Amino acid sequence: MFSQTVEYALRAIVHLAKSPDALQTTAQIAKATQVPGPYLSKVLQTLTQDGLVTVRRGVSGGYLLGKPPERLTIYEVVQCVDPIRRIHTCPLELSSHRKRLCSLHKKMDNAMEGIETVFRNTTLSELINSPNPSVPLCNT
Amino acid sequence: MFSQTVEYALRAIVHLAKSPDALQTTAQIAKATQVPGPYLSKVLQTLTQDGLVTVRRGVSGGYLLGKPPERLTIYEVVQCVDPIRRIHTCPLELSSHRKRLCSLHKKMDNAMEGIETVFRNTTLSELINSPNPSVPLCNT
DNA sequence: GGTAAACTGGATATACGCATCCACTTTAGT
DNA sequence: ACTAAAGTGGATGCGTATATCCAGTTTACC
Repeated sequence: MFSQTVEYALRAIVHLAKSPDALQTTAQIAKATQVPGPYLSKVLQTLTQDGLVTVRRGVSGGYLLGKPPERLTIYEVVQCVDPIRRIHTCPLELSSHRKRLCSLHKKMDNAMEGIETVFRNTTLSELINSPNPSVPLCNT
Repeated sequence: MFSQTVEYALRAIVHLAKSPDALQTTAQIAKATQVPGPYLSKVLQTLTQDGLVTVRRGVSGGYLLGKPPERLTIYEVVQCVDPIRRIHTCPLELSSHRKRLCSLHKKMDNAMEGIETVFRNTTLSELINSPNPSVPLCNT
């Protein structure tokens, strides 16, 4: 359903959100999130391109969250690394369905709209400050 | 988001549901649904294994819907060919998250639960009899 | 300014989803 | 029984997501 890359990106972002002001190296993030280091570095590059994380290169460099966790949604993260593609036009390209999807594709798009809504309304701040006793990425 | 295989399977099922009592050959379904014939035949095999479609082999054979469209949901079709996997256990295998997912994975699972609910509550009958002027698979 | 820490970009390897092909089996109709 | 229509099962090809590796660049610190 959700790609491995999405899972990894979200873990990384959550980890960064937990220590908003401390630079984290790829190795540190990889260890905390159990994501393969070399692949994580690619994912972080993608997140950097959209400004979701900020990078400082060189010695004692690392990554920081690119914007305050209250204003960063998991929707942005997902769209950055592996976008949810809503169904806007008929996959069969039936001309008469251009303006109005048929019931099948409308239903499929509804389902995706639901996900989109959940993700748009979920900020990193909300995840971090959840009263849930299970702390993300953390074996308490 | 949804795999190509899911899209193909749903098209095929919808096509069969539109003519509940007429055997349809792979070639006929392929044409109507714009799905590559050889691949469709694999998808139909999978659907057959779960009894979602019924097959008659040999001359003048073909496929039929395996159960009445009022009792066939698109959830069954999706689960047959490319199952939605809910998050039941912590992807990081953190022992303390076993009983209770953290906020991140809970949210992701919520999103999938939403899809599951939509699909569980959508029957083929509902899709076929929709008042929607765009008829599935049909350029009216 | 030299050095080591750390990210970058490109090349490469691997697995799986999508797609095709063909020899085989089943079956209706003659 | 023979034949042709039609599905079955297995082998194969191809592209992309996942994952790794390394040479190059940037930068803090001495």
